[in-house]
Amino acid sequence: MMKLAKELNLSVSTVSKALLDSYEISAATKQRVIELAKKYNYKPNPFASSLRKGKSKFIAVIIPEVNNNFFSMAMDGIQTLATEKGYDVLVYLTHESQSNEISVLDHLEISHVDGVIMSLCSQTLSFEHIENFNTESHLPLVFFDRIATLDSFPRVITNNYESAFQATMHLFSQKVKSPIYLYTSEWNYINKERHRGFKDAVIQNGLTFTDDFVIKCTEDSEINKSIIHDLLTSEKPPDAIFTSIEKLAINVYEVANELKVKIPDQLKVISFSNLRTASLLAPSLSTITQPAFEMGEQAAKMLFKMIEKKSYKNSNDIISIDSILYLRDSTKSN
Amino acid sequence: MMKLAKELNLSVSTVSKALLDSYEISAATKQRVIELAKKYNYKPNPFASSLRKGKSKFIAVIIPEVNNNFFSMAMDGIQTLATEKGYDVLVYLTHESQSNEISVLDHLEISHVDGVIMSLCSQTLSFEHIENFNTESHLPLVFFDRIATLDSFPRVITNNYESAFQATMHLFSQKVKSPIYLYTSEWNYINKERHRGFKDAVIQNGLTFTDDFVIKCTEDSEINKSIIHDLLTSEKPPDAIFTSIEKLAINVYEVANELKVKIPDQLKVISFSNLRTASLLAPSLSTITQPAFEMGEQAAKMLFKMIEKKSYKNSNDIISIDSILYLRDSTKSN
DNA sequence: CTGAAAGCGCTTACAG
DNA sequence: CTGAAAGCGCTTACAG
Repeated sequence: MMKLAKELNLSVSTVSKALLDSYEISAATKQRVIELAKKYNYKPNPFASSLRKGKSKFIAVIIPEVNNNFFSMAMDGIQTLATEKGYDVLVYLTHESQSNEISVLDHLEISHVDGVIMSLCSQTLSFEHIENFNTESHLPLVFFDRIATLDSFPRVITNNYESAFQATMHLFSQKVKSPIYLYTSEWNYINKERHRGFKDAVIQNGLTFTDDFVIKCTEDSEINKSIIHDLLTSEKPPDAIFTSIEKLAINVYEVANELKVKIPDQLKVISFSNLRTASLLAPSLSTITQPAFEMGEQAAKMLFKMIEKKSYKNSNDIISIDSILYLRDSTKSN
Repeated sequence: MMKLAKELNLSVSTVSKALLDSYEISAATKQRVIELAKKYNYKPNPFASSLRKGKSKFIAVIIPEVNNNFFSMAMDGIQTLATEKGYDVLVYLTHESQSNEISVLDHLEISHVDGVIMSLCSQTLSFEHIENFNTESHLPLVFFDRIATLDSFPRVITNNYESAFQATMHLFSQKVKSPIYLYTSEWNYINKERHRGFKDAVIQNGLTFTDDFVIKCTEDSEINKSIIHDLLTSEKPPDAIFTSIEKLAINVYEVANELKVKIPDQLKVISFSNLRTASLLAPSLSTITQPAFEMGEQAAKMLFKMIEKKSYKNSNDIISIDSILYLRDSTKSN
């Protein structure tokens, strides 16, 4: 910049203003500056301007994992909007570990991003680290899907209650007598909502709801498979399994294959899932598919609104986008 | 920092050095500084230090898409190493468009990341933008999988030739007479390598290799399905299809389902793929699975070596990690 | 072992 | 319309 200024016999201030297209600068000067900048392929230093302006044009995305269709599609949605708005996206993976989640937030406190979009790991049930982060950093923060149930943050969710309800009703319509709901890890917001929908549908079908209808799994596939194995070889195996996540549905398929339990004849399966190959599985898997891309997009949209308007303190909006129920062979009654 | 300095009756320089654990500072002073910093929850401004040091502790990852098991697993590998090394990761998606690729690189020229890891989009056949980027930015740049065939850059690849050769030999061992190789979009490095392996195996089995054995597809699923449809309903449909990417294999399954073509009896299918559900498809899909996580890890390892040693100009190393051939039902002979 | 000073490369309030 | 000056918050070569 100094170089440009010298060569053009202008001050650094004028050059800076010209490059920022300031109304203070004459058209002629602007043109001279821009031309020379082009000639020298001059690029302003973003750290200097970030330092000066206190804005980085970076946003952070914190997700449990990226090798998961839901989160990778959501990230795609976020990226799309960020690119449009001229923001760069920093990605942090927590690998479903709350201690990682905490260290990422600690790190972000000093990293001067302009805002954060986050989906919690499934073990996260307490939110002190979120609140601490908020009071320390005062950064705009938007949750999506696995949200913190704190009023102070805007969030993008899907209709977990209704879709779980509908999926369970569908199972009963397919002559299911005793359905089981499998969920991972912890009694977090999402599982609670889905569980409510499941429970209400069970009750609506005249059954007495008991704890046997709900089984908690883990993050470890092998353990989950042995849980499912025990369940399917028990005295009273269920007619149907409804899983909270894709991975569990895959585990159910694997164990059913091993045990030669026929899906859907002996066991119906439905799951929350964004698997692209759901329709190609043997048998094709009935799914509740979350609008991942749109959820990411909406979360980004909210975040940028907050960043630009600086009105984030009271913007505790909630956006809910409906999931879609895809009924396939895994829940078909003969 | 000024605040700390004042309260401790020290200079800003001393405080800065104390926080950086400089050998110049006495243990006692260090302790006082660190304690007060903790009390005030002081966080240094990374832009200021980046500006001063000319290092950002950011790396950029440029990939065609994230909603793809190969790339998301590779990203996971990169992230893992970056976290270890204390780097933050900026992610850029090109959506398989070379013009996006160019604008990302243009943008990175000014964004002062410390290094770049990149996998090209499939249409990218010319590398001027890569060379321009290199001469403009002089940033360490590592390629993985979809590499630029330029000697000046280190790269992490897999044994495309050998695995394509083996997969094709396997097809012949399953009584295949006329196999076809489907690839997407462009005649890039990867497709060339795989094609060579395919071709050599075909010739080794006594066939005369002709262009009919190779069909170019697109990025558009619908068009690909119609190409596959035409192929399977042609006068002489192939006994087997070998696809360069997962999506094409899925398209083959979809079309075969529509046409009631039985896999593997009438048509054998094998594909490069990192699909987790390959073994649950109907029928289970034989795959060549690339070591995605490890490739990402190795690419990151090379990048950090270059960043730390600043010897990147002549480090045109090539790391190759073998893929694994998973033989499943889609290539089984009766 | 500590500190004063320069400087990283910008932006902006202010003066003219 | 242009420019001088201060300052964003650090780090580091240098002096003592």
